[in-house]
Amino acid sequence: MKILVIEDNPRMASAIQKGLNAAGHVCDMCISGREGEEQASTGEYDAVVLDVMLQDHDGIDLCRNLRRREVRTPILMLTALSGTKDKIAGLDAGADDYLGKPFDFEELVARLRALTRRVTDLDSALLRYGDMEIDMPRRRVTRQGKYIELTNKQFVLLEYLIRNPDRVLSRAVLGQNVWDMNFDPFSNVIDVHIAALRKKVDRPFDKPLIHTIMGVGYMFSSQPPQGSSADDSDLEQN
Amino acid sequence: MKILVIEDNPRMASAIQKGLNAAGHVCDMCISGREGEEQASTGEYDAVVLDVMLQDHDGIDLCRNLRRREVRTPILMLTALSGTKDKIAGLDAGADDYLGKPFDFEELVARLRALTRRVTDLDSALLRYGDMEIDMPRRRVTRQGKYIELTNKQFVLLEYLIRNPDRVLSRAVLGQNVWDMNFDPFSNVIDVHIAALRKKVDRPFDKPLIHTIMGVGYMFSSQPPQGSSADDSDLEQN
DNA sequence: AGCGATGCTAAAATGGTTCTGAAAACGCGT
DNA sequence: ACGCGTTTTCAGAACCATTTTAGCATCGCT
Repeated sequence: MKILVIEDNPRMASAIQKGLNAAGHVCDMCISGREGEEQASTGEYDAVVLDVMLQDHDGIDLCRNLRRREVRTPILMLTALSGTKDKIAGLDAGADDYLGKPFDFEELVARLRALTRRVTDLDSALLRYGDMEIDMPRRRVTRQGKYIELTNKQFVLLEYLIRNPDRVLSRAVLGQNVWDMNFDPFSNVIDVHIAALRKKVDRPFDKPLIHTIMGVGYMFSSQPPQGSSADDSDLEQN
Repeated sequence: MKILVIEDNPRMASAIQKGLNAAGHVCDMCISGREGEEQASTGEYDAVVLDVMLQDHDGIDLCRNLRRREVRTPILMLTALSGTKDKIAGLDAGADDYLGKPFDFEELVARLRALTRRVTDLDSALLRYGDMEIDMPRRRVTRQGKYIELTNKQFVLLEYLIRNPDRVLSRAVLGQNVWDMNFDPFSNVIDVHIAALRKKVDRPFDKPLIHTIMGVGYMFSSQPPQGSSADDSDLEQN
């Protein structure tokens, strides 16, 4: 899941980022309201964590602006005061949820999950596709019952693949959803990571799940793309 | 267990904190009602100890407010008077138990344990995981029958680990649950304590129980997150 | 078959995270 | 106030993940 954090206290910001990364999310930071508003309006995030107290820009205003601009990304507001007044003002401005500082970090993660439940379908703890299973809380991947150890990035990438199966995913899309805003579209990082994933996830097994679609991207599927055997119904070329 | 104490008499507050620490609990203090109410509403505590007599805020009111805000954390009230009137007023406001000052410290600990019995599952006196055993009342840890001596913090940390096994615990989560509110997310205290624990709990034995998940946190488990069960032939990582 | 474009992969470079031992700060009991 | 044990900070080392690089393999088209 990709989350934007708008928070101008650098310590707090960086703490939140680390925590969300550890929870398996991709996370961009904006340290000013202006920057944050622009970034949020790209619509590329699954959720926004927004501090109400910002130097350059009131969080409430920022929230209202975004909604006026038809940005529908779920917004979770962070307030210093847990007074009901602030809460109402925030929800009124279009925030979806609200958390008073100081807050319980697990609660932040839980609420983000709740906010994006629609997006993430059921927030099933178990992702499954074919003979592959990902146990999210245990952070464990198995295929045919065998454990597969992955690094953090590999795990996030595989999670994205398994959540978007049977669909061609361009490098641009993968870069946008699995990497943060510093992603360089000219590098071949994605290829390298796909290769690493394949080595662990596909090579030891008979049936590959990760397929290359030349000139387009990759596809995660138990069915190889383009019927290899029987019919090759005509595809439009361009 | 994490407990919030709301008490504006500094001597009393510090005495309670020390005592609860000694009983193996993590303990945050609030010296004013306002502050206490905010803190309590984070939902991060297993119980709240609340003095009825506060300068800025009546304890009874505070309790009622919390309940109105749907905070369900067990609350134990401390009253100067042991009159029945106060007791009834407190329980009426939503407190779960009540203790008249002066009180026997062991009674406070016992009542807190009773209040949180549901939370802590059965308040099992014996925690067990694999060949490790923690005898809570005696505060003793053994592995393969051998006693292991731990400092207080090490003990509390290990207790948290053994109560949350087979789950990846991020530093943020550990910091929140094993340290008090002054925890600094940028320090490496956790790493240092984990190292100390490992030296006593893992190094002398063949099978490590504490595993590092790089970029994420730690996991307490007898099943290492790695190691494909089949072959371990090639040592290529990545 | 040949060619250029595209994808793959090993290995080096980079950058970041974790570990460790020692010193400093703190807290407790005397 | 002093000394002792615990907890925290710090800095360097070791370790690991990620990215870059560069050469090779493969694909699709002519």
